Amino acid sequence: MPTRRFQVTIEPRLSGVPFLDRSRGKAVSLLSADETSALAAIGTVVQWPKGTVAYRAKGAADCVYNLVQGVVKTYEILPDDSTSISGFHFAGDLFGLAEQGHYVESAEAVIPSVAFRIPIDALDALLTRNGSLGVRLLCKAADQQRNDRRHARILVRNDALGRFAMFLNLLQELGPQRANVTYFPMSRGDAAQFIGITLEAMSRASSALERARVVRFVDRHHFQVLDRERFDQLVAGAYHPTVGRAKPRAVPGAPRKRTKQKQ
Amino acid sequence: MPTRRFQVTIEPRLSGVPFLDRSRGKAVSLLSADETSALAAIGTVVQWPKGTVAYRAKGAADCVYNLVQGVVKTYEILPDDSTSISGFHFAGDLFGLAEQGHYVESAEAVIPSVAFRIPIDALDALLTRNGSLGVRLLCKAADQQRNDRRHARILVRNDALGRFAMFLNLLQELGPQRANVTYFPMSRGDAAQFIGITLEAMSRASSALERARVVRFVDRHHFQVLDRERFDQLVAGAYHPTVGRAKPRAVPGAPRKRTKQKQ
DNA sequence: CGGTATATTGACTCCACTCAACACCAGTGG
DNA sequence: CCACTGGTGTTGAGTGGAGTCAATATACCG
Repeated sequence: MPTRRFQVTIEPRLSGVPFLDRSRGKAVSLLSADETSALAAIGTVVQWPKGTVAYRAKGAADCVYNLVQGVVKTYEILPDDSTSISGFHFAGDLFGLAEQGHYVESAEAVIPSVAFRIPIDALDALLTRNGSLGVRLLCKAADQQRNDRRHARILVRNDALGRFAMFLNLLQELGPQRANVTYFPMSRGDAAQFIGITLEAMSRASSALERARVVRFVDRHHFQVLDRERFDQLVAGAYHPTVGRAKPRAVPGAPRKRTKQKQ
Repeated sequence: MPTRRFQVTIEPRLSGVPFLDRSRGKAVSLLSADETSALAAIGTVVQWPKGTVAYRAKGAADCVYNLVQGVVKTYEILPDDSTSISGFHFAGDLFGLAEQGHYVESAEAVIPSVAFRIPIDALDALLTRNGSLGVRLLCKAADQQRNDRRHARILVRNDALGRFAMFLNLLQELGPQRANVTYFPMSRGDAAQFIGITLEAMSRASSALERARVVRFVDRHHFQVLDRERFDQLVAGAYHPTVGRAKPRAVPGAPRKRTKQKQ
């Protein structure tokens, strides 16, 4: 038997929820066959090994990127030199929209990734000719706006446990998932930055969730939800009625006063 | 001489930073005269007294809105019944993009406002015909994405003072400003929700800033920055080296050790 | 296998949340 | 004019949880 090669067709992919159509599940492919090939015609395929910086903030921006495979993070450097991760992008996403000819953030492949690089002037011309494609892109933009707001919803939580649970939930819905195990592509540090807590707080939250048998990490990059009910409660809101403390905290030296009975 | 009426022309207004053009300042009008009138033709003007709910989350969505005057907040109700404000919108903004025919958030006028209501199917048809308009809208979407990320950047700060300062800075840049006094249209509660801290923490931050003569509130809805340098430092990052504590906190009981010298 | 980066756990401090009281203003009605 | 009211904002303690510093453990990659 000859060596079998799996030839994967690489083509632009825009996933999202349409404005009006009643789509079954959530995200569907937004592009028709014609639109796909029209985009493919003006773009080129680029491959990024893990860690590749696709573009840098403030650099001249001539192209937008449509991710076909992999995971990419976009981040910006804050005035105090720390970096803030603004988003993780999966297959079907679009990123690299410029401001006055310059990127506003940097992009880096979290795992080996494949993308379509589309010159922005060619895209502009294509859109002017093909109006319905503009609607699709606008729809995708609205989709990504929802993701940004979801990010904000994570960040307004002030309990590390809740933020972490919401992040895992996000990975389940946005990222690839096989059986009931979900892929956790990024480093702990990246995830912690994204949800706005320290690495340590995140690690503690993770341990607490495992101790309480709510989730399980099969390895550092794959997890599964064991107790869907409690997990959803955590994601939904306050309900974290002592999910599991490290130790009963057997009163070391301090006399504890007023036990909270907040219902 | 007959009674003079001040007739203000109400027309769609899309402001934002273009992808490529070198615009002088930041935001410019994105629409040409033709595009403006094309949009005006398919839309109707709506006036909202303060507090009006323009649309509700989960309601059937048939229109998008382009704000011409005023301030509108969009918010969603979280699973635990609290509400989270996802954004404040000013003149030139676009909101109400639907998901599967339903709004994903509610919108409410913070002050009396005027907007263009544009049926989404008419917009769709117009975009299909007029491709370059699609580019403009996409550009506006990118603009609003940057605002969402700015919101996220506020939320990752973990000091109430910094969040508040960043919020004031946002108002200065996005909202209307006369002379050196900036308009603070929303209630303290709304602002606090937006930046993800409690009303009390925000009030304290505000007081601290006034005590340190960094900003001054001429009244509850107008402020000015007195010390631009320190203000910018606060906005930029960590630099809040005791901007002003309520009391010197003269070492209550504990002798302080280890002064941090983190460079 | 060794060396480095990454991740976990522990101890301690500090800031923001919580609860609570009070100040301020507008509108209402005597 | 004043008291009453509710909404809104400010200020005051006390507590808890996340940040910080530090040590250890584990994974990753040559």
